[in-house]
Amino acid sequence: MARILITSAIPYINGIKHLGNLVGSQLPADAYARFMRARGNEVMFICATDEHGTPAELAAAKSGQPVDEFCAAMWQVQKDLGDGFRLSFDHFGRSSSARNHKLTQYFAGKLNDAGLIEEVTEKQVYSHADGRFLPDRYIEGTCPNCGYENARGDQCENCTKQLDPTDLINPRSAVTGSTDLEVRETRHLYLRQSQMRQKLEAWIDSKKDWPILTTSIAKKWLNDGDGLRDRGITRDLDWGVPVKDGEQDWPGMEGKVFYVWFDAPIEYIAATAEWADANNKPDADWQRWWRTDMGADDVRYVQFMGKDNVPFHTLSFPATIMGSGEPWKLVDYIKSFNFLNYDGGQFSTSQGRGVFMDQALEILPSDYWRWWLLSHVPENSDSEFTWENFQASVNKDLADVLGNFVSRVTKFCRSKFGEVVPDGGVYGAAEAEVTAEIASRLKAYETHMEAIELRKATTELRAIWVAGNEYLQKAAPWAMFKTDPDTAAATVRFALNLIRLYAVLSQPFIPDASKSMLDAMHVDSADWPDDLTAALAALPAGHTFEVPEVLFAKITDEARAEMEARFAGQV
RNA sequence: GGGCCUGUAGCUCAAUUGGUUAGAGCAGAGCGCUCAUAACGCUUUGGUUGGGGGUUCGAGUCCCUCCAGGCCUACCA
Repeated sequence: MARILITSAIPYINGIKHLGNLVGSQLPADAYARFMRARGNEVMFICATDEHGTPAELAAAKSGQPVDEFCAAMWQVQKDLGDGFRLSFDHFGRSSSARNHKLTQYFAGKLNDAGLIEEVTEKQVYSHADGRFLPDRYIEGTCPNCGYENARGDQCENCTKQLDPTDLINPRSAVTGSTDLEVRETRHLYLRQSQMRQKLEAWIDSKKDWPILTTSIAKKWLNDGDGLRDRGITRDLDWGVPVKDGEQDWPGMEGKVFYVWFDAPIEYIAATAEWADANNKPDADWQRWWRTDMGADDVRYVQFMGKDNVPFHTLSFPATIMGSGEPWKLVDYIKSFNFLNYDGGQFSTSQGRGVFMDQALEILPSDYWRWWLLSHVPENSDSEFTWENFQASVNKDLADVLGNFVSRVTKFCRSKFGEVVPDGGVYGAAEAEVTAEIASRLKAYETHMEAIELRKATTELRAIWVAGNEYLQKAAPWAMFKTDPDTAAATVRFALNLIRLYAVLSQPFIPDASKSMLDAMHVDSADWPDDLTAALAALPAGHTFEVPEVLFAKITDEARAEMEARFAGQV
């Protein structure tokens, strides 16, 4: 039994996430966590909301709420949606927690002790109307290069030229439109990542089995220009972790907070501490996941994230961990994902384009989404959601191949033998054959899940479902029953056991349907079939069951057309 | 501008890392079955692997070049 620590990139607080966000970290992490638990491993699966930064403050202001109330409310919304998608976090924390405040300040103190923090005086744009410093991209104006009038302070979207906010002609606040701007001096702390470039590079180079997407992004940042640059880790904001040197005040940093990307990954650790607090457990219980001197030396730590998060997880956070000089657990494997597009374009919050988590659950049960998203997860390149593909995939895989298998077996048994596993007959060549096929496919399924090759895993799982239909067709108990009811009984007994097996194997992807299948079979043990032959004899003759409701109703053409229109967005 | 990724059947994807005749699912065609959600099974059509050039006994895989799409480029997170 192994111990596996799993973290999903923490979703930002400022709104409800769309399916592209979901499939890029939380959902695949959940399938992996469920699989690892099912195999009998000890799993700690952590997620949280990422609550700090300018966008959170602006979103709160827009909603007319104080930022802390806004975040608390949005945390609950995201928590409920996570529950709705059956995301099996051991804890869903908040980066604004007291635990994270303390740990973030602690790490900053350790980094300062190690000489890895530097104070830098820089110039920032202050907006009087907004009453705040504005990040570069919140300044808009006319591009000096191409004349585009809505260029942002970091880059012109029209001509792609990189800009400084002071380059803009007629600069204004992107928030209020105010032109009452002023360039002020302000002091900030920088993490001297450049000091750790070689150490980080050696570490990345040692990770031969990581996805190319992960290592190529890391190497780019390590070697771009003059190499890895130092990074500002503080901001002039109200909402965040106040800058402290461990427990001490930090002279000159009064009124400033740590940069959201400094405190967000530390929340992985803090959220595990929050888990201990929430369950009345001592510190030792979370430390054994994170401190290699306190029991975490045998932990395998796997992170899930979209490609946009890779630099922070391959460089900044490891720099924080390594730089602390303390034995905190470093990540062992980083699974990164490309993006999911929506029907020929990108998901867009501002245009209301695409399907968001709350809407998805209003339309269909979570298993439909989980299955489609995970069987199309963008592992190798960006992938695309279309309603036609969604309908076809869900109807064929879930309703026809799996759902109908459960229907035909249970209903046939009920009509001929009653709702009880029938006695009589013996297994023969057909059963041996399908058992051998499933054994081989099960091994492939396990291998793919262990390697976090989720698409390949869903392909094998589906093939295992198909094997049941092939077997039934060959054994044809409906014909056999007329001449040899005992042999038909044996076939049905075997097929009913296949249903139980499918429930167990499918649980990482479609947990609700899995539960329905187990309930219908009147079993509560979902032990992984390490011994397949034994697993296929789990339901003995005489065991009762009931015919379940239809597991997956089909999506009709009319319903599909309706949804397609509803989510097309304003053009 | 620079870097990286992707391009394989109508669609969504594989191809044991250079090794026989490029494979699956869906869609299409034909046949079978009648237990089942008009579901299932079997058979089958369909490819100049984006274009061109090169290395090699051998290239989807390696190199060069062109085309198309995507991502990143450090103050959004």
